[in-house]
Amino acid sequence: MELALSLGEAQKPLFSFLDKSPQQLMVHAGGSNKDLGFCMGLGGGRRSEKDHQSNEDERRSGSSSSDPPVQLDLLPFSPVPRGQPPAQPRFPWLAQNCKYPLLSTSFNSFCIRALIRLDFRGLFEGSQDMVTSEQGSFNGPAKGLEVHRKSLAAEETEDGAAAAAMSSSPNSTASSFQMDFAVYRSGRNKRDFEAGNNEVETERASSRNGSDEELENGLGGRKKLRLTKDQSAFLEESFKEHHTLNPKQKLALANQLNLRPRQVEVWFQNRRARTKLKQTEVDCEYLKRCCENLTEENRRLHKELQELRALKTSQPFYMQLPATTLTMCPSCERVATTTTATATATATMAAATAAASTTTTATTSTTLTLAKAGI
DNA sequence: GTACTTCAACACATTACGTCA
DNA sequence: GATGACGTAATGTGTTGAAGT
Repeated sequence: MELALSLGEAQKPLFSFLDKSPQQLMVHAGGSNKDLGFCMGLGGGRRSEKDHQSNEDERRSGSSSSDPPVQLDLLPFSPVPRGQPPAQPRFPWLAQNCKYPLLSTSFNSFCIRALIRLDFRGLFEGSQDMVTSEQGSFNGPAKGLEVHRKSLAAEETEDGAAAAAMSSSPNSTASSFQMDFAVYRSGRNKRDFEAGNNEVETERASSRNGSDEELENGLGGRKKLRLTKDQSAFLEESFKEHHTLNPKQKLALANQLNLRPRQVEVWFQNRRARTKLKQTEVDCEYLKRCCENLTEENRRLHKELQELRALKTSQPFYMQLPATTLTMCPSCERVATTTTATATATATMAAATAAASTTTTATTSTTLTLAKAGI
């Protein structure tokens, strides 16, 4: 009797994630049957070393396109990044025509404390527009800030030299404001900002992304950009070529598509996530089918075992007939001698039992694995 | 050489917005 | 027009490896 249980080539991973440091689980048939096994693997899911390496290599090659960190010189004595000479204020509107009341007027502790507790994302979406709009001119505050400006208008007139006063008052709350300003700049990821991943200069390269639409959001949430078909198609094409981008590629794509580098980066991150999700679904389907097949096989073998047991009990004398049978081991190709039919039947039954228990174990393992995978 | 810190990039989970039925 | 489902851009957080100290 032959028993074959094949679930794929052992040397070839069953699933795509098996080529990434698989932790294989081998389920062997009972006894010494080494070539009967069910092989499953769970990958760590991290990116491949190759991918990472290539990325790192490109990074090391000095092609870091990360834009220089933006320094928010709200105060004359604000700290300057290491190794950089004290720069010109990057926000000329702060030092010159301080139209912006929140930054130029009295800045009394009340409004500072109130605003610090707000979500500054909307606020600095607006301020970003101010900085990077044409010729760096000041465009004006967002709507929400406009309201604030009006409420402070009277105070502004009374306290015209507020900015100067503020900056000359180191013990004022202005310093804490400065800190919070930095942290929530533009609603961008705090760590991106801290890491200097700033694209303010290219922020408004796309006219679609800036402008009044965004200002209309005021202090509210983020404005979600919908990529055009062409942009998506182009990104898809480059994703087919490589799933990760080095800084140069990112910048080139961003320029080509009139997007911010950060947007390109995010698109690739999300795209990778979608790809992985899809692959996981495929793998789950495959595992489900494996599980079903194993269950069916297990059922069949159990049935066969029962039939053999029934045969044994119904024909006890036949089994005791002396006979010599030559059998060849399929794996080692050695001839073995079995003296009685009983022995043959017993061996057959033992094999069937072992196989049945094997498939039971394999099925159980598969079920456990599927359960772990949340299926 | 080793321990520690910093940085950049990533995965992953989640949120929030735009679109469509 | 309101609403819920869905796709996806954007954000927040934790991890990792390389480089610097």
